[in-house]
Amino acid sequence: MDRAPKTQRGTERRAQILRSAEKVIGEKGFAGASIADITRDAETALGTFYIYFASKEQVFRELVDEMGHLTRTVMAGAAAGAPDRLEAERRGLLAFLRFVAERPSLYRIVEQARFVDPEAYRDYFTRFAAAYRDQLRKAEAAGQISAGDAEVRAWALMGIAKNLGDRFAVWEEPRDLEAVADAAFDMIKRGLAP
Amino acid sequence: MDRAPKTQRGTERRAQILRSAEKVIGEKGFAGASIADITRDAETALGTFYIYFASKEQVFRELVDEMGHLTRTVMAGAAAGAPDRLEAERRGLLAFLRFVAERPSLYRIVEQARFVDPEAYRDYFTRFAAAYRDQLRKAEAAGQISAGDAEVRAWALMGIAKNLGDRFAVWEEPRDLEAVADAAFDMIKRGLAP
DNA sequence: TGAGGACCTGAATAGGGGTTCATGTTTGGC
DNA sequence: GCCAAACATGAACCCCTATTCAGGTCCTCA
Repeated sequence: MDRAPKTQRGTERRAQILRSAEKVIGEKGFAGASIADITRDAETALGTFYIYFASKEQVFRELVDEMGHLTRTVMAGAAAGAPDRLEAERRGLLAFLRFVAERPSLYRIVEQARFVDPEAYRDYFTRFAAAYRDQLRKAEAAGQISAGDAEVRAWALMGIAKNLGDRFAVWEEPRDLEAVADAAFDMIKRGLAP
Repeated sequence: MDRAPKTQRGTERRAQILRSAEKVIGEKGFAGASIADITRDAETALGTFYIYFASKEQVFRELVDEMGHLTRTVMAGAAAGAPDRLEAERRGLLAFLRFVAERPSLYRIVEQARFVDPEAYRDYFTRFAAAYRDQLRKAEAAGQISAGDAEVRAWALMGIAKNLGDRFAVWEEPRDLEAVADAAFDMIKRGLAP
């Protein structure tokens, strides 16, 4: 891309605008956030935005991608040392809730992609679901969980994580995320147990 | 409201515009749908919209409310004859998936409320969750399901329904909804069984 | 049948915001 | 120190659309 920064200064400015975009779009929504809002938050001039990003859509897409990378990293890290799939589920769920609580804006941005960039939204979740499904099939083959439709299960489990994230990590009235994850996992564990 | 129609003709026109709003906002999103798009679809003049609705937000809110009423009706009807909570879960899930497949626009509109009208969105799901939680507590007291955090379980189960609805009822590649509901219910049943 | 309320119309109003660009300013290498 | 490339600026351009309104048409009821 010919808009990539070529100096240290440019790199920092770009990052600064990206962070403000995350914050402002997360708070006010894609449609409600103007470029002026973003550059105001980033304490830079309006036109500077277009030095680093081709359009409002592009910065949005970049944020969705960032959320994808971060979530994959977080989930992989959480599941890394787990002895089996069920324990990986528990750790992954808790890690997801904590991540969402830390970066609510990124979470909200992904949810907006459903309308702003439907293709990106679909790709995002389809990619997760495919990996998830494969994990479940492996676990099933290893006898760690009962037999079942791995595709449906993957989407069901993702739905649990998403909705609990919404309610207990993004909305106010925050609860102890560990307690939430444990309560949900209790149900999941028995639902999947061999 | 002083915009309520007072004749048969007015009632019909209003309903016509409401249906077009559901269709167009569902397809193009709240921000992407213009009043002109809606009235064009309804085959009426632009200004007619404002005879029956005070603003774009108001028609949106009305659609969210409608989805609430319909969903409650559908779920209540589905669970009506169920012998116990688990069977009610299975029937409710299937009924929800079928309803979403029939009225994808209404489903998409509710999801947009997260950004268009956050308060309505919160109220919508909080109301469902409270009722759901109470059902689970009753079932727990009756020994129909195991003990557990009813609040978390309610949100987890709603998450399953939402995400499966998204994937298997709203997106393309439709699958047999009964098979999807059965596969998910198999996990839920064992997750909640006493 | 005709008066008045209900309803319909679409051009005009009013305002917002994405994007561009001409004009500076800063930086890094020589 | 000097210059070319990078970067910064914000007013201006241009398009879009929510909402209004003045001038009609339709329908009911007396």
